[in-house]
Amino acid sequence: MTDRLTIATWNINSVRLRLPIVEKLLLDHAPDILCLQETKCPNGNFPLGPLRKLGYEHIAVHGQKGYHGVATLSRRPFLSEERIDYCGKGDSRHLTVEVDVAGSRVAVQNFYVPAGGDEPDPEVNDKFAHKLAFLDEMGDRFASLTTPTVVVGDLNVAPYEHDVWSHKKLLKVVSHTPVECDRLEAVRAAGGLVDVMRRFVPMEDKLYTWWSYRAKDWSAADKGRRLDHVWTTPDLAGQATRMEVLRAARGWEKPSDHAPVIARFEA
DNA sequence: ATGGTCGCTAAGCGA
Repeated sequence: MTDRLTIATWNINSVRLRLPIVEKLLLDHAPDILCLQETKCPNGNFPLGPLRKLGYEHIAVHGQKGYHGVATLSRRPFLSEERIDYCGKGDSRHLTVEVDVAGSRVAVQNFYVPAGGDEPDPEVNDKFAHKLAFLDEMGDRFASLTTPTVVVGDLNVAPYEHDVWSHKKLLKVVSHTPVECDRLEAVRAAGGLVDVMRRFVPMEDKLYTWWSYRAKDWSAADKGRRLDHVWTTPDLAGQATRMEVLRAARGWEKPSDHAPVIARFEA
């Protein structure tokens, strides 16, 4: 059986405020699955109706009031849903669904990793300590992955030199410190996962998914970072046929500070 | 070196 699955991931920074551009992404790009992060929306207030109307009948939500929150929208039914409370803090930062792809179960894990605050020292900054602990727990859990899996989301780390606009200037900036970059590599390696985005973009080319709101002209300055990722188990990595960072969406009306990433798999 | 902008939810926190 042949099959094609397109997965998009997007840190939306309030799904209610940005419903119009979520709808635009779905209409223009028609992914089979869209994983959202930072929905900032309690489950009861999630805009299910308008999204179902666009053909995304299957919507798994894991939100909370004010902060964080993830959701996964799908044209295909879910075979299972799982929400894991990383670090036992009650944060809504993880959601796994399983869907059928060409007659096999594929797990899609949607993550919003803690940003980690400003000071990259776990001794003085609890938020940074939390980020490192969260990554460690991801690695521990990935070590026992069994089903074919796609991991997507805002991992809040730009691990490689050309994942940031200036490697030297960002070495002490949270998101690109060596301790985080090494930790993220360890997480990926623990699951034997493949960095799908970098299979399409050479390591020596710049690759960003996030541009700060604070820049006067984000596109001209282009001081980006690759905080969002698509990883898969090796079986699926060989089926990846396309990957795109939708940079244009950073310039849409009332934009998120993140751009969507879209990947296609053909089985 | 500093401050710059957002989105909650109701002054400050988190990013």
